[in-house]
Amino acid sequence: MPELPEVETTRLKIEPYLLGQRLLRLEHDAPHRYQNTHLASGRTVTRLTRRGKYLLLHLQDPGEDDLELIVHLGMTGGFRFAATPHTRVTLHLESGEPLYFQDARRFGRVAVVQPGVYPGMPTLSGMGPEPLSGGFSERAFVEAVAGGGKMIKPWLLSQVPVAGVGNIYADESLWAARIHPAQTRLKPAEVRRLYTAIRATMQAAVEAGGSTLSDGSYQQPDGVDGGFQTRHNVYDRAGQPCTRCGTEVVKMVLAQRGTHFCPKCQTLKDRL
DNA sequence: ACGTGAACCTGCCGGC
DNA sequence: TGCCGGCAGGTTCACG
Repeated sequence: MPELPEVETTRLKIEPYLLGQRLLRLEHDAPHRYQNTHLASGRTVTRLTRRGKYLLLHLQDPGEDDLELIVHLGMTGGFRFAATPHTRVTLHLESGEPLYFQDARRFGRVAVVQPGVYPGMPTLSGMGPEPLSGGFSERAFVEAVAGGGKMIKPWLLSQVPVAGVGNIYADESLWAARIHPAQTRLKPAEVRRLYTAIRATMQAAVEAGGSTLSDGSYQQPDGVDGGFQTRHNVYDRAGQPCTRCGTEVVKMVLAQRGTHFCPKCQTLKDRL
């Protein structure tokens, strides 16, 4: 499910449910996946923020040091206002109305940590700038990406040059910028196109409430579908015409991820 | 240093 | 109808 737009949509939807609420108890039966959750008991949620694909619940308790409840949705995780067959964690709230974390594949993770201290989470520790924030500068992005010897799509998926880009939005952004996913040594002009494409794609996807694929596995906490899937130009469109030039969209495997692109708009440039 | 592949998990879909 | 392989939005780690 979850890349930046889906996580941000989730954050916006559950924020009114959680803000100012006291967490009574987090109920689950997998302590290795949901770590130190007992530390959250009795604490109040003062802020709900997002870093890349991670949700951060800021927890306070008078007289105690602040804590952070980290949630990563994995591939299939999501919050629900009603229990489902794949409920893995139940957040019991003082309001009496629980919030449910469901996750069919169990790749999602929850952990309570000291604020800003992310042991065993190198991706969160090294998270790049938020693409929709003022702190995401074109100049710095060009510096981080242009001329590098790494293939651009895996580099985007690393979360280092920019936060929150996953498989769907990497493919969509590279299509918009007309860059082949396996391209290395990008020119500054190409990186500037990619910068603009990432911001525009993420912004539009957040406004649409994220992408719900044909398997329906991602839905908003109230069960509503996202709306961005109808505007995908390449993702999950192999064999269909490129919306820009009509050439059939191709699917290949890159860094073990399904990768969709237009072979005419996005050609691999030989740059040794 | 970098790229690759496997591992972690479950469910669904298409092919036979 | 039913079984089986393949595939899925992510992250981490072990190898060469």
